[in-house]
Amino acid sequence: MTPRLSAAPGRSQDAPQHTGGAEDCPESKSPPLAQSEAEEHALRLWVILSRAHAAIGAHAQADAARHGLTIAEFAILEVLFHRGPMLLGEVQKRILVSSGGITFLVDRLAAKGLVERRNCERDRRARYAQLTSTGESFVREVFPSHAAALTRAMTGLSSDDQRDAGDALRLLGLQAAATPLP
Amino acid sequence: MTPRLSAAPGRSQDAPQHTGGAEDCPESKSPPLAQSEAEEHALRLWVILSRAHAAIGAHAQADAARHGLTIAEFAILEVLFHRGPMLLGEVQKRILVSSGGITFLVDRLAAKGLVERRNCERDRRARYAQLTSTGESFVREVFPSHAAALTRAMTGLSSDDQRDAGDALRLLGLQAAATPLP
DNA sequence: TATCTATATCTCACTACTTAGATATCTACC
DNA sequence: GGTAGATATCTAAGTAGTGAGATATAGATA
Repeated sequence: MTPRLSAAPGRSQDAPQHTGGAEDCPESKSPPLAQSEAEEHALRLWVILSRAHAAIGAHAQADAARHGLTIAEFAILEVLFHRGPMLLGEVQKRILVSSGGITFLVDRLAAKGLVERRNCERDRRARYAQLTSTGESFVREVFPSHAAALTRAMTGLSSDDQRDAGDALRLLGLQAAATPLP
Repeated sequence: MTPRLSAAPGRSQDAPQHTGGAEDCPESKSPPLAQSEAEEHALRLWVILSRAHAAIGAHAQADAARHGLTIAEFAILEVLFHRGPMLLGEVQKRILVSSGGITFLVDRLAAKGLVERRNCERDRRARYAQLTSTGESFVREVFPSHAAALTRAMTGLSSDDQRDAGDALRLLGLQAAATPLP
């Protein structure tokens, strides 16, 4: 799913199997395009954030796939389970997909019999999504292993460090979302 | 770009425009599917990580799009600029796309005249990707504004806090990548 | 040498979305 | 009450990738 920037220092997670690399294709490594320390930290964090997200996401995806779901579908089921029926637009903002995307995803979950639409009496443009009883048992059945998979994927940090990292990332995300795009 | 799980507490970044929500569609909010504190922290971090990644990624994407590139293309240009010519497989692992993806992306960058393939003399299966001179000037021209955009997106944390968060996320990502998928 | 396995790249059908725009309805104000 | 503009969802077409498998080559072993 998910593309990301290149790393600056520290190759780490890939084993170079052709030790030697590019030396026999003699070309100039350009000098790093100058940055302030602030820019270096920001670029580094973007790379690391992307890799962490991809690495954790792979676990979430693998677990969702075991049940024939995408991460986005799984997220919808989970939010409906924990918060109850919800307007499509609310779900959309919560799981961060496009307006077309939420229609499409709810269609697919409805076809699987896990979710259904319900009209909203107050606003005839709007629809609620809600779990069917099948959907609810399904979540009850698969959620524990999903939580366990994510917990296992995150053993790189202690539970307390996860909380701290979460606090920082929350600020980061909120500010980024509030900053106008270029 | 990137789908993600639902949030548990704290709605924050979405303004509920239909204040009231689901009360008129009376259905049970299920009790939270029991978790240890470790699981709660892990699930919370996954949601926050996804949101932060999406929020920052939107800035990276908007900047790349100004130049007619995707984030993945931009990442390839950047890695080739900073590290010099590189085997396709090495680039692939670095920017985290599939093997088919790297072929496709390099094709597209080649069609734009920014990158070219070169045979590797030691291994005739392999190819190097390297920037053309056009590609190199291009990176030199657009990289500064890209770095600035990301730096601006990350003002939610001080530069030092970014470093700390980066250190934590690096551990998280490495451990997750080293953990076998279910 | 002959063979077996691992690796590097490529091909191509497919998927999970996104984007732009259409439609229906709502809210506010004249 | 009528009209203008904002919203909620849906539709259709398009896209950036993925995944499985094909091909060519390398390296190791008998």
